[in-house]
Amino acid sequence: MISRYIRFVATPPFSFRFSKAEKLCLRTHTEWLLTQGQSVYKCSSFRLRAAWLPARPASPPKILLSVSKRLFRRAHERNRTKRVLREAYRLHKHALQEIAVPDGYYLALHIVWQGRRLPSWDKTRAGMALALEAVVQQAAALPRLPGLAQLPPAQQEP
RNA sequence: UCUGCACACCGGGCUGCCGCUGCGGGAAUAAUCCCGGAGAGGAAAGUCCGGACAGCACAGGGCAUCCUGCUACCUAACGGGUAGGGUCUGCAAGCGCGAGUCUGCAGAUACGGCAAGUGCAACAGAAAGCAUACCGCCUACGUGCCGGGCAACCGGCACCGGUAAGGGUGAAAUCGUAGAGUAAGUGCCUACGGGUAUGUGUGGCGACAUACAUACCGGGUAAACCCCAGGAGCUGAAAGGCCAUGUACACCGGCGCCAAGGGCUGCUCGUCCAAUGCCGGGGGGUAGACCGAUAGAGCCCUCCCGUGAGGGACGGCCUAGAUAAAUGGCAGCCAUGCUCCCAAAGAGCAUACAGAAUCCGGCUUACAGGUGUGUAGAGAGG
RNA sequence: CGGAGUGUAGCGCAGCCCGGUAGCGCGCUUCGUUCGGGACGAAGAGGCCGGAGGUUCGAAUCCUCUCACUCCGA
Repeated sequence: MISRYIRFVATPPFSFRFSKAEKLCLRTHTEWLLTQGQSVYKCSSFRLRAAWLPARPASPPKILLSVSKRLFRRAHERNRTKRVLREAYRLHKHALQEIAVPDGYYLALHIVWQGRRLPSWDKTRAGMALALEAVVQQAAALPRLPGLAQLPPAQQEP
């Protein structure tokens, strides 16, 4: 099971694909990440929070994008922001290959847009590179969720 | 050619690379991969109305609440639309001494009822709703006093009064203009004009229009309560249905080692029960998956009917279906607009409003720029 | 997706139902009091009631549209 993830990481021509498996969809995992995730990177336009979440079948890193309705009233502005962030992640996620993944966990990232203006492509892309670099450096120290309090119901992965 | 108005439509394009979500085909146990083709709007928005659809409720009638309100038609339905009627406003021309009237054009119109009841109207003003009299006008009728006169009577003042023409207040003051009449005046009377109600005739499906006759002329406000007529059962896809791993559990069946407990029995054996353990069945049901959910009051062309909104017929087409939520990014070229520039070339910047969430029909609101048709006006040429 | 509500002086709120004068507290300004400040006393300024249109003689109030904000429903 671990070998599947390793193969995913190590496939020689590294894939720039971004499938649904790389999006965080489970409600319970989302709540754990929001409440107990550790803040890793901050800049003026966005911040990033990360944690390890349990995975029975091994999983690639998953991300969750947030853009507040307070910042952008119009739906097309929020869509635009999330698309830029996702595209920046897609082109830089290969940096996460270097991280040693604990057995039975996967890396979950939460990226929150905080700027008042629509993102510019060049700045966002540079910021994403720095942010993922910070994740690589702090990966070993990230919390493993859920904590002991919420642990018991053992199964999470459908 | 320019400008305005109405209606209809478009609202960036092409190429390459890297990606995303369904669908079809292929490979594979599966994860997944490859190929092909598809992938936001006219408003997807606001959620202001109306339906479809779904669940629940439902003998019949009434009350309450809410909504609608000229007429006919369209429609699945509507508070929407079309056509028409009335009213009001503005402009122009004509008629009339005047009040007004008539015609044309343009625009607006939530447009049942204040001749059922209740309420309201600040300030100003005499008075704002069972009437009343500030300034003004008058002193005819009646009384008193004074003056003049032989007298009849005349003049003046006061009282009792008359009046609602004029002034003034106001958004609004008891139909308007002119005349007769009068002490002065008044729809008191007459003529003309305006309006209301009733009846009859004519035209129209109808709203209503028009003619004649009779009676009459002390308001406004219902987007005030209210009355009248018509309509609405309630709740909304988080509706509703279906499948269901794991954990825990109601219940059922089977098996069972050691030890402890209770009953048959005071003790022992035996047996039964309970508890615990294991295995199997099993229901509700959490996370989650699927259906609902994308072929429809559908779109396009042509023809016919209708003033029109719309309706009908033949033929053709398949045109997003996501769900922590796809429809994107980069590069180049072109197009358009703005700025720099006398201009051209060139350069730079920008590319409207805005993102499907069950689906339709409307309304309202936002929108750079552009195209076509019709129509009105102006100018130029033939 | 479906509902409910609020915009009034610098701030927090009345007034709206049932139309006519826009008010309260804190704050602000000036003066007095004090050696000075605070507290206290006296006087005063500050609003076209979120925006647009309509009904009405007259709209913060009634009706329609619109903008912003808040809350509720798994």
